[in-house]
Amino acid sequence: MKATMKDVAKLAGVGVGSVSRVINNVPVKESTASKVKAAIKELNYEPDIYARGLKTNKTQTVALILPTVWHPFFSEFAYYVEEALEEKNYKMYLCNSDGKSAKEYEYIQMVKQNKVDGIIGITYSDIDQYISTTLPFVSIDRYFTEDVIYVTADNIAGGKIAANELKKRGAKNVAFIGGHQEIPNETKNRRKHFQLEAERLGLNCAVLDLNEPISDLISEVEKFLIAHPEIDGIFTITDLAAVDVIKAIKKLEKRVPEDIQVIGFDGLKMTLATEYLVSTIVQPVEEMAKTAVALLLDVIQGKGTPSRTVLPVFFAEGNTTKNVIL
Amino acid sequence: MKATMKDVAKLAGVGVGSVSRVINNVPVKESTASKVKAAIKELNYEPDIYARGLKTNKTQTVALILPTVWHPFFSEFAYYVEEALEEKNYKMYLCNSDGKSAKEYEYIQMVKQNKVDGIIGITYSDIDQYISTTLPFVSIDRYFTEDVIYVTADNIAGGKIAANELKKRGAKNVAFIGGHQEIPNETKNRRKHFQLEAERLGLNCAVLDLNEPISDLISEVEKFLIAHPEIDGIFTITDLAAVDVIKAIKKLEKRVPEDIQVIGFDGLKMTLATEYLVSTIVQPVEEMAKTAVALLLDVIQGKGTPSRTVLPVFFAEGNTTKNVIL
DNA sequence: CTGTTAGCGCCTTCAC
DNA sequence: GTGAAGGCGCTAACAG
Repeated sequence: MKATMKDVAKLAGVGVGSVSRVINNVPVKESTASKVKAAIKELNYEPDIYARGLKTNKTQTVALILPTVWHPFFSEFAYYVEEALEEKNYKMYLCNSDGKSAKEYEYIQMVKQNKVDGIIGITYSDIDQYISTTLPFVSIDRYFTEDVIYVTADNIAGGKIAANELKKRGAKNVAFIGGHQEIPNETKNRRKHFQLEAERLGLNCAVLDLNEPISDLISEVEKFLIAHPEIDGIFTITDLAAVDVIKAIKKLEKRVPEDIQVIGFDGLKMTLATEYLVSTIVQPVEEMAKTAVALLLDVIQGKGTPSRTVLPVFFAEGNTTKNVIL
Repeated sequence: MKATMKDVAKLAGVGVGSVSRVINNVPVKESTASKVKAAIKELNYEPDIYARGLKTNKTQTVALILPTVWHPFFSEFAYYVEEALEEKNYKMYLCNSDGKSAKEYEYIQMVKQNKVDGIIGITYSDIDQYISTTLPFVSIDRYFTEDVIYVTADNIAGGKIAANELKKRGAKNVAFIGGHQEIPNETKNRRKHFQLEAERLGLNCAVLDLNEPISDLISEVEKFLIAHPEIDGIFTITDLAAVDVIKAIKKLEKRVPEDIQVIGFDGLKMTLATEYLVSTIVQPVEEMAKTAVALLLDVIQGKGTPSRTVLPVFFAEGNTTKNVIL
């Protein structure tokens, strides 16, 4: 049977109040403290989180909502969020929403049920109506109409950097390839500012921006590349898109990076120990996770926080761009 | 202020008992039910999970412990575990143990704290002492000395299949490349039965089985391949190891699969939508996850369950083996 | 069927 | 500094 506080008190020959004080590090006389501790150990006692929560209304628990953890970007993010949370003695629920707002809503309800203290969400569905400023919520990569806190990588700079790196490596006719959704989110800036910067640099810039979900990116890209045989540098909206683009390029019997250079976005690695998939604009995932956690915990504790955090990205050379001697 | 059950009862003009019944789907008169529902909606009421848990001692929550979710195999597993749990209306805590038994222990304590009802664990550290038969625990890929429930893929068959597929594709001199740890676990069978089967099939079989953690697999493999230039087929302990082996092969200016064919183990995909990394023995991850969840929930509900579940694996052709015309 | 009531295990005043 | 007692919000048992 599970030991309760009363059992501990009885065994230690003290009142339950003292036991509670010991557990919560409230000063007690040394002699009673040691008696209580001995009793706790003997009974192998653990405080019941529910009874405690009923009084304190705190859970030390946060939910992370993302489309699917089965994706290197999200799993890396989840990894670092959990790590940051652990450091603050919080636990993390993981929710794979698959983009379904019903499931996202279910988790949002959990803060009202006292099951979690707050939420970090990478959500691309339409849950604006449920997100209020009173809800401890930190959004990643997506801004809401209301002033919901969010953190994002610097997608604007990312687009610019990609254009510059391509030019630096001798590309003359570049292209952006990607997809987009209805929901406004930060990733759209990747395309916009790549285009702007390419023009500014005097590069020709073609665009293939499909509507998501995309059924067959590879063959779309093939058609696009046949229509634009001059292209020698491509920036894709994500690293995974880059992988598909590369397949399309190889189908057309062109080489990467000799004929066409490719830069992706995300900085995907399959695991901590592996290399970047492609040359890429790296999002500072660990820092994004840490920042999101810090902001959320601030909100939970009622501290005011800035509502917008943009973290810097950087270019990482993979084997899909030419080496450049500086 | 948050609405409580009493508020709902008052507004609906009924007793708290009726409210409780409505919430828990216990039959009530239609008229009261509708009054209660209306009041719930009006007050935007949500039951407090803590107060309920205090009575029921149930959390509808399970913890998943794995080394790191930032790895395609584990993230796929986590994805399916969460999916199976969601179906049963359970929530999932995610714990990245990084192999540290302290953290694993912390989560195991959570069942005593009433924070979770049970645990699914992929653990390679030495936590045997904390795992008792009274703890609702399902182990993946690892067996404990006590009769702890576990589910695993059929590693024995996997090793055999790999040997057969290599032979079928004309390999004569095969090798196993992998690493191993102190802790006894199912993966050791991959090597053992590959070797056995290779011998039975009359293939020469070399072995490179390093002690984990492995610092530089690629150069170790290079040395190994130089010492064994006759090798034309390799079975690796994991797909990720296969990736490194392939890099080593390319460094030696040999081709995959023309000169050396490679078969990995795991059936890794970066995401649901991408392809297998290499030719591989696929673990039935989804089924493993579902089985683990089903077993765990059975234990939580006090039902007896078999203690050992072995799920079948199968070979999937990637681009690191030759095509075979049947 | 339904209202009332006694706890669930803990924290927190409150007198002592 | 400490023991006793009330109550957090809910469920379940009981009496009507």
